[in-house]
Amino acid sequence: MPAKAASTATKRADAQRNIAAIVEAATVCLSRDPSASTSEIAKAAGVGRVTLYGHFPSRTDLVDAVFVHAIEGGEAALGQVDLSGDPRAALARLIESSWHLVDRFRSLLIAAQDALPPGRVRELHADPMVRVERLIERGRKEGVFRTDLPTTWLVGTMHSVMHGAAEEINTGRVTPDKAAEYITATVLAAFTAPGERVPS
Amino acid sequence: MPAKAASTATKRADAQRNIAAIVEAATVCLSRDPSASTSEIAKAAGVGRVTLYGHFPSRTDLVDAVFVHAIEGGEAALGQVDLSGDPRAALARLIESSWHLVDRFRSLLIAAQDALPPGRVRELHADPMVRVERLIERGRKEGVFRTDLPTTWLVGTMHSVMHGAAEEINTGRVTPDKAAEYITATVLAAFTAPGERVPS
DNA sequence: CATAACTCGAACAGTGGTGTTCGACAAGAG
DNA sequence: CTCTTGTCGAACACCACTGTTCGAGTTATG
Repeated sequence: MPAKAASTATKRADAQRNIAAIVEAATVCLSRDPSASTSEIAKAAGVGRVTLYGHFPSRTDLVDAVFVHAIEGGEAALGQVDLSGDPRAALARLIESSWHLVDRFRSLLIAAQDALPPGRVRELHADPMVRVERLIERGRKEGVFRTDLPTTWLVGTMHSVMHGAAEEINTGRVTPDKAAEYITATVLAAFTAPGERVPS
Repeated sequence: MPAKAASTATKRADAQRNIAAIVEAATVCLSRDPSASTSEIAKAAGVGRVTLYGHFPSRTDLVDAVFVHAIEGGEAALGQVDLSGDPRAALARLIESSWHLVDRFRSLLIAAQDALPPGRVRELHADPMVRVERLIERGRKEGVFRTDLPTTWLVGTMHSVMHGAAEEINTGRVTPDKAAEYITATVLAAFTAPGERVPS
């Protein structure tokens, strides 16, 4: 069981404050530059590099902790979304919320991908995935989403389109405010079964 | 004008052979590991590291050359594809061919992205992009592709879905032989205008 | 075959990161 | 108030990689 380097138990108050500051600073730094160094992060956290290593055995453990923290925050936000009612409307709502998270944590994901052991990223994505999967399954049962492709593929499609949108924004070809609308329109069409009409 | 390190003019025969071997080996190595070192590549090419640096001033120039070479090959393959007739059928054919290229050169793209100066990758992608763009434009004029989203967005969507498929294969959730079929089904639906029926 | 072009290994300098050690100092907990 | 816990900066060892230099050997080419 990796990470969990910062157990909050029996830690002095200032230590806990520093740990929080480090994780927060790391989130910012790694979002700007996925290969940000420990020096950079420590400086941004207003802390000595030694202190950082005092709390996180290695850079890898730090990145893991940061990623876990981000996922937890995201999960909390996604938990608020109302997934009942018309599956298409629910999906639109879910995309709206997910998109903001993807947009914010995109670079952090890259950092995680080349700092963490293979499979770890996917492992931590499991919970958010399930939420999407369940909604899609329900939509299929109710006959509004296509069933000629695997559910996992549809999940992946939504994922891909969102990350693609982030890329488009980076190059300035799409404005952030239009993104959610485009993604929704694209995914809803992509989820429509052959022979059926694409919803507007 | 960067790269073009290997001008074939007035080069000795064995030098040309070595340059070719290096580019080929680099393609393989960088496809396996986007951060492969020059030592690794030289060894794989059956050549001394010094020789490599004799032909390519820096690692960056080598990566550039490799990427250019790959793009040229891809362009040649894509040039063979028949883009006339029903835009949907033409798109399916184009996807089929593009997909193989994306699948093969996926990791190489990553290598290029973090070794080459920003914008260079996009610059070299311009030609392949135009091909897709023109087909989509034609499809829109003929009323089979949606016009409620920008053309560049649709191009990006196709791109995203293909790269997403590569990812799915890496994790073993999709078999390579099914991929093209899934991509085509997804993209054709995504390109359908609201209110219209998704083609089968 | 003679010469210019090329190759090669080893060794070097430089860079930029990681993780550790040391000793002095500060701050929270009991 | 005391003592454990934590902090800090500087310095260190280490590693992997890039790019260069040297001198001796090899190969195409005219």
